[in-house]
Amino acid sequence: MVIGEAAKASGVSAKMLRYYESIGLIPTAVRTESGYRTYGMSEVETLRFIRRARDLGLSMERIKLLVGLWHDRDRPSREVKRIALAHLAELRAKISALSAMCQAIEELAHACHGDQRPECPILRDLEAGGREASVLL
Amino acid sequence: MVIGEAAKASGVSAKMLRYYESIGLIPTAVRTESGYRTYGMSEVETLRFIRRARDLGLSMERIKLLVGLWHDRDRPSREVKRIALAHLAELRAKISALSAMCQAIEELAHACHGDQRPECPILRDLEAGGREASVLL
DNA sequence: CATGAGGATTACCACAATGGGAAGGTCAAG
DNA sequence: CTTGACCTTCCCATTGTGGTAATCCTCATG
Repeated sequence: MVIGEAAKASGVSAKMLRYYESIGLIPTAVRTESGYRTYGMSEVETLRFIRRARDLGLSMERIKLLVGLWHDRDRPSREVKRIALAHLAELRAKISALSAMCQAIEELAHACHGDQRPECPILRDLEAGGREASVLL
Repeated sequence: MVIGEAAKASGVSAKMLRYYESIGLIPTAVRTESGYRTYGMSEVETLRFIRRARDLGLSMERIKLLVGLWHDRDRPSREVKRIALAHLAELRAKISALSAMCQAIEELAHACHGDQRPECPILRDLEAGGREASVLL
């Protein structure tokens, strides 16, 4: 498979394939005489693994670790779980921050009648910082 | 006030102050003879406004719009509300995507015993893509 | 065999918003 | 006058992805 075919088969764009190679996430691909990268089924499987990990929001760094553990038949599942739990904690923190923003905006938007008049609780709040200490800290 | 003082007073870093000026979010600051930017209370209030909007996760682009509306005494609150609701929709979409990731990882981490043995449902799932279609689409 | 389409290669630039640092100018206090 | 704190501009890095451009390769068709 050349890069475009591997991209189609794995769901990772050709661009990202080269990028992943450049950052050492995947080993340097074997080249044809003319310089084309070639991929086999095992490479495509690794790429699919990576893509699924990306879909779960994992960072490149963590994915690199996971791919290493994945290829290590003797890995302790503890290591994998540790990474998953770290990611989970970050996801939760992010969700919680976004939820706080969401709630604040909900309240403001609810209070704003949203017509042609200039009076606006949203702007008033941003101006005064009514809930600055309570919402996000 | 010079830039450092305005930064302290507004909660926006001096670095960001210069950046905001460069992208036209705030007008070019008045300079002293020697080239130092100077700020007054009204500039600091605008910066505080911006900072609160940032805390609510709004993009620079939307903040630019909001600052414009804020300074326009005749704005229709409709415009402000429209921006707020658009942001709200994006926040909700992001939260929902993250929640889906969160739930998938929770399940996987729960299923993984996390000890020294190599058997690991997390890696098995990333390998096979068990829930690829269900979780994130 | 020649030619054209399509796809490969590298090397850049861009994003959004922020931090970091270097090299040099300025100001106030000692 | 020196010193240290602060200002200036300019450049680089981040994260992961997309785009673009010039050039090269491959294959199929005429």
